[in-house]
Amino acid sequence: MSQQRHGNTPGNAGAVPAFPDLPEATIARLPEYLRALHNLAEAGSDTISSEGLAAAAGVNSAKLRKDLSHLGSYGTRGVGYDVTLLIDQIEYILGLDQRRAVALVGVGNLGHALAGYDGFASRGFRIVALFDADLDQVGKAINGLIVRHVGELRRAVVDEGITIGVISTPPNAAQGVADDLVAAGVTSILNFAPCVLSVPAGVDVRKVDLAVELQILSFHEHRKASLTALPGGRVDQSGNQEAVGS
Amino acid sequence: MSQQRHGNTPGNAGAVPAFPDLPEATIARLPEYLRALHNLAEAGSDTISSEGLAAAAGVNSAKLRKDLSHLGSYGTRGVGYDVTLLIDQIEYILGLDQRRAVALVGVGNLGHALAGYDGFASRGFRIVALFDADLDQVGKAINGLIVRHVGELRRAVVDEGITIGVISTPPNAAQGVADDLVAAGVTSILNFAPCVLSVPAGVDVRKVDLAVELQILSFHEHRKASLTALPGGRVDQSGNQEAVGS
DNA sequence: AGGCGCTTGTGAAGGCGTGCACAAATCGCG
DNA sequence: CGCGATTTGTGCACGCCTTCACAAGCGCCT
Ligand SMILES: NC(=O)c1ccc[n+]([C@@H]2O[C@H](COP(=O)([O-])OP(=O)(O)OC[C@H]3O[C@@H](n4cnc5c(N)ncnc54)[C@H](O)[C@@H]3O)[C@@H](O)[C@H]2O)c1
Ligand SMILES: NC(=O)c1ccc[n+]([C@@H]2O[C@H](COP(=O)([O-])OP(=O)(O)OC[C@H]3O[C@@H](n4cnc5c(N)ncnc54)[C@H](O)[C@@H]3O)[C@@H](O)[C@H]2O)c1
Repeated sequence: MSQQRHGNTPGNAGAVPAFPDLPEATIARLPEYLRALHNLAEAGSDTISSEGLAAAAGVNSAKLRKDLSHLGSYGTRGVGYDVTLLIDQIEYILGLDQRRAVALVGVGNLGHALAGYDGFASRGFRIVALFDADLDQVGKAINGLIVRHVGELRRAVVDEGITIGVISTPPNAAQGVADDLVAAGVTSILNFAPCVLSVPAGVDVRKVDLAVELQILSFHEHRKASLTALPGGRVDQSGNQEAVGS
Repeated sequence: MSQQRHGNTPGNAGAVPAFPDLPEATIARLPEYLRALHNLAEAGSDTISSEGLAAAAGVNSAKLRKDLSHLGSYGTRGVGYDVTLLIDQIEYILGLDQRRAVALVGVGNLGHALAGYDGFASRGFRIVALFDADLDQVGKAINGLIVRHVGELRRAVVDEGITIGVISTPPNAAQGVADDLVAAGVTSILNFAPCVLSVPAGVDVRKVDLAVELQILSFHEHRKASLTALPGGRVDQSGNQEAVGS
């Protein structure tokens, strides 16, 4: 609770010091820690040990401590980490203290599900604009938002301070949409279309390809099937997996 | 030039073809290569150089060559790779020569979109069964499939040879569903619920958390905002990219 | 046949990430 | 006030992954 000193809290919105140079692998895990911390906070925990938080996030405790150490020293030896303080710190680092405005392009099968998902709001994001090229879709309301035509994209991005764009169009339209988003000023793109996007330097793209995930699982199925002799072998995972203990 | 097993695995005994011991990072890229190869095949290419395929897949050419070298020598120096041969090889390694049966549990907002997606079929998968706990959903037809009650899960998994399960239920139900899937005999799970799953050894779990993807993008937004904007040329996409140069 | 240009396959080097193991720090208690 | 229990923060070693650079191999042209 009462803490000694912490350099740059969200409250300290003055001069941003040198941005901590976090390893990419650490950044990818921070959201998971954050989710676990929110669960703990709801459960009423004030503090949590690295061991406990690591278990909740499904990672090694040493890895977790090293990750958090990159943010600074926010733990107390012999006690653990202050849950709310850590939440604030991670949210600050992730830039979630300001709720980010997101535009979604392609309100089809998948886009519809994304637009109707209320789970983003609690994770720091607001989908503020929906776009589609299909005039039959334009004008429809989803979750209180009106689908607009892609032609209005640029103005909306500027007017509403949108920095993140989500692409859920067919792959052959994705590059064009990406170009439009970038031209409008978007500097981060989450792409659901199974294709490679080309963007200028300074623009970040992340891709989610569900078929790829299934194919990776398929590989492991194939591998497991070719090892019919099962002598109590242990199996590793790549992203997230856990072996049951007791 | 029919497919041949390459036998450089030491201590290999038995008639089962030796399964190559691929690096996990390589496995994660094979699906991307496969997609690029299918595009090339449709475009009429017979052969492709590592440089060309690398560009199509958004990776470094040296990395691609090393990845493919793990499968064996399927390229021809001075020429490149035979597109169809490579497709067959990668599909074999990924276990896609048999179309895998997939069960989807949780036919809500997201599950509905997944069930209605026809893109999985062309990537080696068949969604053969849909399940939900909500009796209002049970009995409905989606894309020609009837939604069944989760109680029928075990029998369906056995009867239809399902090895992969997709979880798109709310997070608080996900662990229970995972337990049911494992009990039924599923050995691979793709989890869309934002929570950590605990499964026995030998079961693979991959997690897709869309909010995490957005949060990672948010971090980079935050980082970019704390630096000076700088111009740059075009860059192509890769797994994890950040395109900022000085 | 021989040479030349092109491309693969790979050895080697460097960087990054992971996990162990332990010193340092803090708390509670007698 | 000191001591033991507990937990953080981190130095270090190791293994994986990436990238470079180049020899070996292949086809084509003369
Ligand atoms: N539905 C899924 O579960 C799923 C799963 C994995 C991947 N994907 C991928 O996600 C993307 C969307 O899938 P979907 O099933 O929603 O497809 P969809 O065809 O249902 O929807 C695509 C939408 O994009 C719109 N669109 C097309 N061109 C556009 C443009 N230039 N600008 C703006 N909007 C445009 C269309 O009007 C349509 O509404 C595809 O690339 C697909 O491969 C979908
Ligand atoms: N919709 C999205 O775009 C989106 C985005 C990111 C993450 N997610 C995650 O995906 C999951 C599903 O999201 P959603 O929006 O489709 O939710 P939803 O509430 O619309 O659908 C959940 C479905 O699961 C069913 N269900 C509940 N308990 C079940 C059980 N024990 N067994 C079988 N079925 C059960 C419900 O009846 C419902 O049909 C959630 O965990 C959500 O956090 C969704």
